[in-house]
Amino acid sequence: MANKDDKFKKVIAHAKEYGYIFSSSEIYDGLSAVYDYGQNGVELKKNIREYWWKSMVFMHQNIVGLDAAIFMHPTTWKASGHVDAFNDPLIDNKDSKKRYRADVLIEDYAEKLLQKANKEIAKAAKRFGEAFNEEEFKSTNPRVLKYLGQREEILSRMGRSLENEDLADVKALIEELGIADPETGSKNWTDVRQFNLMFGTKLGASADTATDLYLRPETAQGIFVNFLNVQKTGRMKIPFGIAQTGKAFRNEIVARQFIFRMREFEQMEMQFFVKPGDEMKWYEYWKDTRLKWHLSLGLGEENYRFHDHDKLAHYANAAADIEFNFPFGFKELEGIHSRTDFDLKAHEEHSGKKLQFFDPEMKENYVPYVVETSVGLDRMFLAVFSTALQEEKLEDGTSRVVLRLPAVVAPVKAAILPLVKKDGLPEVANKIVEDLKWNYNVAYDEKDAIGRRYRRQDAAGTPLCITVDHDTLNDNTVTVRDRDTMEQTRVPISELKKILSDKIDMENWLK
RNA sequence: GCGGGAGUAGCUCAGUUGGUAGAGCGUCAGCCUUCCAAGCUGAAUGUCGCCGGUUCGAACCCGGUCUCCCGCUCCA
Repeated sequence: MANKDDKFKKVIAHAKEYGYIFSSSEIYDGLSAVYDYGQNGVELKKNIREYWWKSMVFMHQNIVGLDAAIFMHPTTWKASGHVDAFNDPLIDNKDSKKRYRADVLIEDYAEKLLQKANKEIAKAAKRFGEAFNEEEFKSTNPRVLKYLGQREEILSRMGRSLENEDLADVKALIEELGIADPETGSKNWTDVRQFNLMFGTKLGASADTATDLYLRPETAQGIFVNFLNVQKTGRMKIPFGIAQTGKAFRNEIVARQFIFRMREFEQMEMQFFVKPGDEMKWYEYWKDTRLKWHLSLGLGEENYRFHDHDKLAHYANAAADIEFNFPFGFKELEGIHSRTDFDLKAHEEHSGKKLQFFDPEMKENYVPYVVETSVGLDRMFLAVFSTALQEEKLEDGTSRVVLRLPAVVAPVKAAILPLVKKDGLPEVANKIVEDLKWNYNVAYDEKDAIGRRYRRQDAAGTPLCITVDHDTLNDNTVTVRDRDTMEQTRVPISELKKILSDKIDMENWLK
């Protein structure tokens, strides 16, 4: 564990030192769980996004893109369930310092009453044997009636209080019932507080007429509300998908672990609309397809695993995560969810608009089912970056730090280095830069000894170094040095484009 | 929100009983001209997180405060 922490710290330090990730507003001491992407980070992030986008939109004739606004009509979040579900009433135990969801504590208590009632029923069933009538027993036995009645009363009172946002009564209920900390038995509770996980803001300049808005907590709803627009104008036929990348915002109570859990983060989502009944087939298809995409980056098959959800969210009938072996263990990287027709149906109800597809073969309308794939772009960044960062022992006993980023997403593709900064070598090197910069992000460096420059590029993650030496002046050849193997090959300048293309172009990675 | 840890140069850290800030690495300029980091010369960089108190004098002592990191609770 100490090792893991150590590795993680190195990742964070390296990300800062090489211009990948800075703490937000650092000169003002930073802002918790908010980070900025630096000069290299912005490139890596953009490249990962593009790698995803092309694999989804360009590679599938039936998937198109979308860029919905972050602000959405407030009713969107009522329909999606976020207004209710993103409001958790929390309570702390002052003695144990543990925090619980107040509603869960009460529900657990109610659950125990139900179990007590069931126990009575089971006992009676044993006693009466064949002659036992469960329904009759339930409605007549005083103990069972008491338990069930209490349970009913507690749950309805809690429901009312939560509905009215009467948190004091929720606490009163916990105290009246004598609910204790399930781990320590302490009944020393704080007040119940509400945590709204959506960020609120106002639309409209004057305070009285302003409308309450939320920053979207997920990008998916932008796709659902545009389902019909895209389907009609794009003449899309089911099955088809809509892909989108963009920022989402969640006011996490605790947001930590570097860029793994941020309050402002970027998602890469695709909602795939299918015929009801076909969803499991497509769910399996996308699980498979998405894993292949991850594996194509070559970070190592052993670093991925599926985690199937036992407890499903309110909208899903199947859900799995692709988990990645981060420096702090296996954690969710991507979610693949069969969302049924929950979202479209909810938007139909709240908007009064039909969100249906007319199937020409079946000759009937239906609300499509949805299979969602949702990756965290920042998590993808962390997966790639933390796995790429390696320290290796060399044959001569020294060590080097190398950032083995997949070349297809590396920020700088090649560094052009004159062996020395005189004798006309810089001029030749600059000409190569001029030639390559149209297609690739390349860097030029003439400072320090050549070996030091190689190592600098290794640590920054540049896959190739192109070195101009005195022979170049005679025969127009340069050495190309590989970041991962440190091997050098002598090639004509005229072949450089092809060499870069073979190493970097998406086609050679995605196929 | 609670508990723990920590704030001194870009990074890692020193800093003697309180006497007015240093090293290594890095950066920059120059020399050297070398194909795998560590040759030479020189330079820049700090309200010692912030506010207040004690003191002739505070990076150091005291009080407060802010921020970050770790753990717990939550996580579509």
